[in-house]
Amino acid sequence: MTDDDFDLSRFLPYALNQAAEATSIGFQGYYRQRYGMLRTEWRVLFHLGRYGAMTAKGICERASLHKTKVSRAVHALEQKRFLVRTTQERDRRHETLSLTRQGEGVYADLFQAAKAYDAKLSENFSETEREILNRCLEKISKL
Amino acid sequence: MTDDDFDLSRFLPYALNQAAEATSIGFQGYYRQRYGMLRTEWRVLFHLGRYGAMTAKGICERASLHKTKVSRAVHALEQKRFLVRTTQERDRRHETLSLTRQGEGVYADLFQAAKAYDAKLSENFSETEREILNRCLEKISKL
DNA sequence: AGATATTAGTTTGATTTGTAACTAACAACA
DNA sequence: TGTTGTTAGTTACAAATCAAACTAATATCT
Repeated sequence: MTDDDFDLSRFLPYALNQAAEATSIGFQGYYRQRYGMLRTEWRVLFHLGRYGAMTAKGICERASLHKTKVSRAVHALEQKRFLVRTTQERDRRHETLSLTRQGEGVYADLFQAAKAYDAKLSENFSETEREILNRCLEKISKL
Repeated sequence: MTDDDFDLSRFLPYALNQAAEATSIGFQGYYRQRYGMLRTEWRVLFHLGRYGAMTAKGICERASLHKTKVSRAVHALEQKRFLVRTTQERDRRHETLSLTRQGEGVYADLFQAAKAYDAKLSENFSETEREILNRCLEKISKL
């Protein structure tokens, strides 16, 4: 590749970041306006809704989020009454996080919205493109 | 698609964001440690190095960056003596930004580093994958 | 000319994030 | 039992971001 061909739009970190921002906007608007949630909050909620009750540590690992971020998101979701904490008797350092009835409702709504949003985005691609895109992104995330 | 298939890792905004973060880390380390630069500063520098002198507005448009971000990055790069401003006589609201000799040097170094980094990332993909990935990301960015 | 609207860029204050130090509970081992 | 180490989670302070208000220069319209 000559220098002339190498453009920001072909630089993977840049291209990925631009694409990530472009796709985030739409969905972000949804959970922000509707539930006053931040991105990390949505991710934490999603993990609890999708995989069931777990500790903050568990969420950190699954979601590759730093513990301070999770700590703050959990606090915010607790304020909103979307989740509750239960200290484990066996080891009182651990607290199990679980969604409240209300939290489940919000999760269900956001889950549907996410699916719909994703489907809409997918309209722009062929089956093959979408598959390869997914595969590439997965590979990259594991680097 | 059933609900069981829909996972965060298949939700495009999430997958893109994870991939973007994963690839950013390596390169970010380079310009941070070496030149104490922030991401926006690197982008502004790149635009000036790649496309020649232009106004802050021009950079905003090309890079889809908000003007306050650009304003701060320009200030920081000016402090570092990587660029200078020249107020245009025709319209004194505009200022032309151009790289200094030193700025050109830094750009050249970062440009090479970016190319090398990108080449290394590309090793993980076939020609086809890389082409499709690029095409998809470009499409998404224009949505 | 004078009033009003735009435009380029900066500043400010509130929100968000990142880093590192901290607390509390438990474990391991002398 | 006491000392040292580790782990889960929080807090505090600095750095970065965002939105909105602001300044200064120019354009437009009467």
